[in-house]
Amino acid sequence: MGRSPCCDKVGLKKGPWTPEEDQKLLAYIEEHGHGSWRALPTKAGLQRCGKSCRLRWTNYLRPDIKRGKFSLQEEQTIIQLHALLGNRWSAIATHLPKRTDNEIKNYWNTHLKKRLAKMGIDPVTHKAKNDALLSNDGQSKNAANLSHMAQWESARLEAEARLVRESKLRSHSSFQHHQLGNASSSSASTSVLPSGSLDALKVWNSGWSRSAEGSGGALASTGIGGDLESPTSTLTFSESVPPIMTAGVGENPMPTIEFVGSTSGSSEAGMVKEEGDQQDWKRLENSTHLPEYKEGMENSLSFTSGVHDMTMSMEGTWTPESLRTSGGGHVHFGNVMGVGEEGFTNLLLNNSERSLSDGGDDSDNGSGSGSDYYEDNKNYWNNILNLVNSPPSDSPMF
DNA sequence: AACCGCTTCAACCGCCAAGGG
DNA sequence: GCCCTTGGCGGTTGAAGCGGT
Repeated sequence: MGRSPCCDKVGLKKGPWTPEEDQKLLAYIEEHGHGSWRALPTKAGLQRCGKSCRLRWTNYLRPDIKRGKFSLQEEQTIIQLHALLGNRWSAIATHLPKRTDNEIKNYWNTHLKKRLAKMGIDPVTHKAKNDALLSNDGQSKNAANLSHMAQWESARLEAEARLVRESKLRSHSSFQHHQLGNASSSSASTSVLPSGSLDALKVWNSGWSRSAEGSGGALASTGIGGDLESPTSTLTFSESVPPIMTAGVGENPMPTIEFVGSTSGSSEAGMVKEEGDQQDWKRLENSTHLPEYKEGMENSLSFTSGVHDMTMSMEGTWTPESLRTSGGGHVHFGNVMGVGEEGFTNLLLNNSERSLSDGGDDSDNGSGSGSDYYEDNKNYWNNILNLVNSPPSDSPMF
């Protein structure tokens, strides 16, 4: 609730840390752990507030921090994840082991953002600033879709954040002895979040790619190569895969999921239908209520926005294994997520070797046919999947 | 050498959510 | 249910560093 008094107290030092202070903090934490951050400074003999100590530790002193220049792979990771997650640096940081959210945030603000802007890409939306880059006849429809997508994305991120929080709690309290499979060697948060994220991305990716392959539905949503209509899409999982990025490592029942997404017709109502013995339905008035799903429903969630009505049901158990394996999953997304959602960054990334390295002004690199655009987006998500799929040791970036 | 402008990044600020009394 | 504390997050700041003139 209220703001913590923190460093307002007189006598507490602010500003850069001295080596002596670092040493004190390091020594104390190594011996006792940090425990209560508020109490730590006194115990460690530091004239700092607990918040300052925590920050110093997490952003600088922690032993598992990699410092120095970001590799090209890391840059790509950041850009891709930023396109997906927005300014959620802590979430992005979980995919970049040994990098802190603060470091990533700084790097984004001082390097990547500028580079994207220079290339004519809006660093916020990851779309070309110039809509002419998209196909001309799809332009107006695409513009109309942007608001859908923004709404969807906003709701998705909220739900995702909530799921992550809840899953963290579950994983912490109930699954200490659960097998972790190829558990990451990094921090607890990295061992949890990426798995969920990975599968969400898989779902996402295979979803739009399948629908694109099948009927052009995803493409249609952008107005590229089709109209706004798309067939009803169904998402069914034979294995447990959370449809939303989540750190779900818990007893979340979810043997099957069915998405029945539809934006066809005048209503453009997309609906994700859940099925199962804990079937429940919930409708919300606004997509921003997406996270408001009930605990009792455990893993079903739904929302109604102006354009999409969505319910997700997850039955069965969310285990680390199931979260990692979406094999056999049968996934269909309709144009709930259109190709346009991914924006323009894919084009950048496909040229990243050149673009990112030389920081050149490639403001015209977005031109291309619809099929190229489709391929670009497909590659874009494949990139993300490959990236988050790879355990840190396998990843080229680490 | 001195000045200036730009960039970088560690650290701080303010807000929020969760938990506990 | 209310209030307070705590930890965490994202946005912002400002000192230090760097390059150009």
